[in-house]
Amino acid sequence: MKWDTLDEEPCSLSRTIAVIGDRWTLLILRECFLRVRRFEAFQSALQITRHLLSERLKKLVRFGILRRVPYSEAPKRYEYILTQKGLDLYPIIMAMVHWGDTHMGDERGRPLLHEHKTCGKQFDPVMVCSECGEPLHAKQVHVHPGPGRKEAIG
Amino acid sequence: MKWDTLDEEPCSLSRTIAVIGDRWTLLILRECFLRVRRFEAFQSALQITRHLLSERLKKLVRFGILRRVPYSEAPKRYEYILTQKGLDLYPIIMAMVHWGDTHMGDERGRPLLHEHKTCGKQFDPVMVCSECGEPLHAKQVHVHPGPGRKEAIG
DNA sequence: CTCATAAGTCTGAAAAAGGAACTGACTTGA
DNA sequence: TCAAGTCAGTTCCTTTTTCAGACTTATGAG
Repeated sequence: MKWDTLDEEPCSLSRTIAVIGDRWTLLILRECFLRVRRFEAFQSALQITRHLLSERLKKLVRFGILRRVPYSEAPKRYEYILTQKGLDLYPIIMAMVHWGDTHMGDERGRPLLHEHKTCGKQFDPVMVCSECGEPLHAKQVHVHPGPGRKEAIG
Repeated sequence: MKWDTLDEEPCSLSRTIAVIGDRWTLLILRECFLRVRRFEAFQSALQITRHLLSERLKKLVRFGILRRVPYSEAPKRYEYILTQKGLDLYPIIMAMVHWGDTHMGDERGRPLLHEHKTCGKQFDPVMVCSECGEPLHAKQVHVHPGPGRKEAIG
């Protein structure tokens, strides 16, 4: 597998994997959604080596997930902020959190609860069909080739 | 980071990452949802080395995502079938596909289209709040510690 | 007997990750 | 003004994973 051109595959899942398909990147994104923005903060939260953190942040900036914004001129210092493209990863993260809550939980209960500010309630994320609004299940979905070629789930 | 105990972290995202947080595993799951079930079929579809495929399938079986079911007694041959726990990963895969469609597309258009058998229409997956049914956005969600401890997105 | 198929295992080389010290441009406090 | 601290990285070396491809075991077909 040529991982360096995975983002050009005719499969949307491969293209997504090219960007967020590794453990450190996902953990970095978790911190981003928890409003962590600075190099030192990521490093101490995750205990990732500085080398890898530096490389992963560059990659996320290159793919337009994060913006590198100066917050101090002298000395030059930057922080990393989610772009809209990055914010749009939220459903992926939430789907993963929800699966973990459901299938990997232990007797201690959920680590975090989520409150929807809009309605004020504690909620779970549910994936529904954009057309009929019903919850989606794998077996109710039929795939067929789109204009960007056939094969693969997406 | 001790990746081997990631599934015991007090964070549902970490626990999910422990299971599906690598590129090959996600691609193997893609094939599972496309109804691929046998060792040789995975291998030729993905061009993954047999060694890694073997290891990843074992891991998915160990975590209860796949079941190893005999389909021939002599010689003994097995196929790998998604369990309910595995089928429940569908929203994660679909969320990734949808993000790829939206943000990593090219001029050729989508590689695959999805039809919801229930309503008969071509659809996109949408993540909504289980309580009010409104689409979820990162900024409308407030997290607070649950019984299984604080910190981390989930 | 020989070839083909399926599901793996083994091995040596290449790539990625890990650990820890180092750099450079400041700021703060004594 | 001198030492110590902060922040955002970079460099270097070791250990672990991954990769590519050959080998194995069991069996059926011709």
